[in-house]
Amino acid sequence: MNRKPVFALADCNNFYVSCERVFQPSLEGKPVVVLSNNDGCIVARSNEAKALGIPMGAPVHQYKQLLKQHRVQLFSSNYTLYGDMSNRVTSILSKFTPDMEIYSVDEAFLDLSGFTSINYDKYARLIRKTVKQWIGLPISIGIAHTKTLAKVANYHAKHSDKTGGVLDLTSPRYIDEALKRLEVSEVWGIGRKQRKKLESRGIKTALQLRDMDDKDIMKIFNTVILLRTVYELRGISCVSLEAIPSTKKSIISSRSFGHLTSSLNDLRQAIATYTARAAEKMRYQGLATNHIMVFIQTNRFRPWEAQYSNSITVQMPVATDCTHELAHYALIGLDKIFKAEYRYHKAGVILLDLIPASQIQQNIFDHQDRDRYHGLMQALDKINLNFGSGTLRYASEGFEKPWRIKSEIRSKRYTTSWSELLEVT
DNA sequence: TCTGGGGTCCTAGGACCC
DNA sequence: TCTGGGGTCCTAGGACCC
Repeated sequence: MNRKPVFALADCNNFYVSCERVFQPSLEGKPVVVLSNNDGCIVARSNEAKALGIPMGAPVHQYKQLLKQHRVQLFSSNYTLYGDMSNRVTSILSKFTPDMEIYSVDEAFLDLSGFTSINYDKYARLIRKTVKQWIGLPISIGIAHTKTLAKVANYHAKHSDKTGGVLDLTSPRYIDEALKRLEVSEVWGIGRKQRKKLESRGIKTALQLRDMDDKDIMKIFNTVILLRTVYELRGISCVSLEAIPSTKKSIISSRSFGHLTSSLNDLRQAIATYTARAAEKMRYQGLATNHIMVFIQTNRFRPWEAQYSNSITVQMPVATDCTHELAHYALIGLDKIFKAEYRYHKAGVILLDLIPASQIQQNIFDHQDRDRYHGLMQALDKINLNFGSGTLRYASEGFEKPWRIKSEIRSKRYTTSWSELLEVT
């Protein structure tokens, strides 16, 4: 007989903000936000900041007054710090289960299916307490027989004080109530468009969605994705745990610029820089590519300016993981789509159709010395790993980088840089 | 002045074949 | 001049996630 699976979703509360608070405990109880790359958007908010009515993704400039008035503490994003804190949390979680899926930087699904003799609620509270004690980060845990229901449980664990940060929905008793108290747009997989469609048909809660007719769902949405979500709400598990992370299919590196530019030289530097970052990520995962896509865009938030956006995919003769080869083809692509009459706001590269570097097909017309390239890339990565990213780089990336964004109020990389350790005086 | 970045999956529709 | 129907493969774009 097949026993029902049991999933626990552990999720760090307001992750980026909580990371900052670990190193500045005086910010506990005060409104704090973390900004996006360009210091342009608000991408994480403490509960106090949420209570002020600041929405996720809000442009900073629209909320300047409110932020100032309530003395909200602002941070530029410090991804090095958050990534390291994330690794520490998952290493603790892995002590509590043999099978775990790291779903995102602040979330993991734990497989508790084999744990037949434990009390899930007590076990989750122990996990929660351990993470708080060892790392200092607050987490919430939801438990259920499907991933989607575990998400529902996690939502209530986080939003209701009564739960104490843990909610177990494995017994059917509270499921209806939990679904009834959840807006349909909060269901995992229901985005803006589907929310509108559902609400226009009177479907406002997760409970109403769960009880919809299968045929109606297919008729309205014409996709199996939503049907799968509904089955999961009914307690039928359709989305399994993926303990082994699948290898990446594409790698993106892109950024908005600090200011608009029409200079081909700026764009060439930017594309060379993004290509170097993407190639570095790719080598780190042991992958290679023979398709690189380049894109450039004007600023869509300035509709009164002439708009242009274009992309091009360049195929290379042989798959490679070598930065200067990739950059060579990326720049050829850029030259083809660049138009001097526009002012550009953003650019990026995407490495597509990734394959293991060990499976590169040779081409008999290829006369490049690939063994030497390989050694060069190894040396480059090693130096940058030991002495800091960007220590050794290609001249094509530029030195002044006038197009680069500012990140002005970043906290220190407390856990990954010897020169930025926390000082206690 | 100022509006993130990095991913995945699914579907529709065109091109092409027999 | 007629203008079928089934199949595959590929790509662009939409929708969603964190």
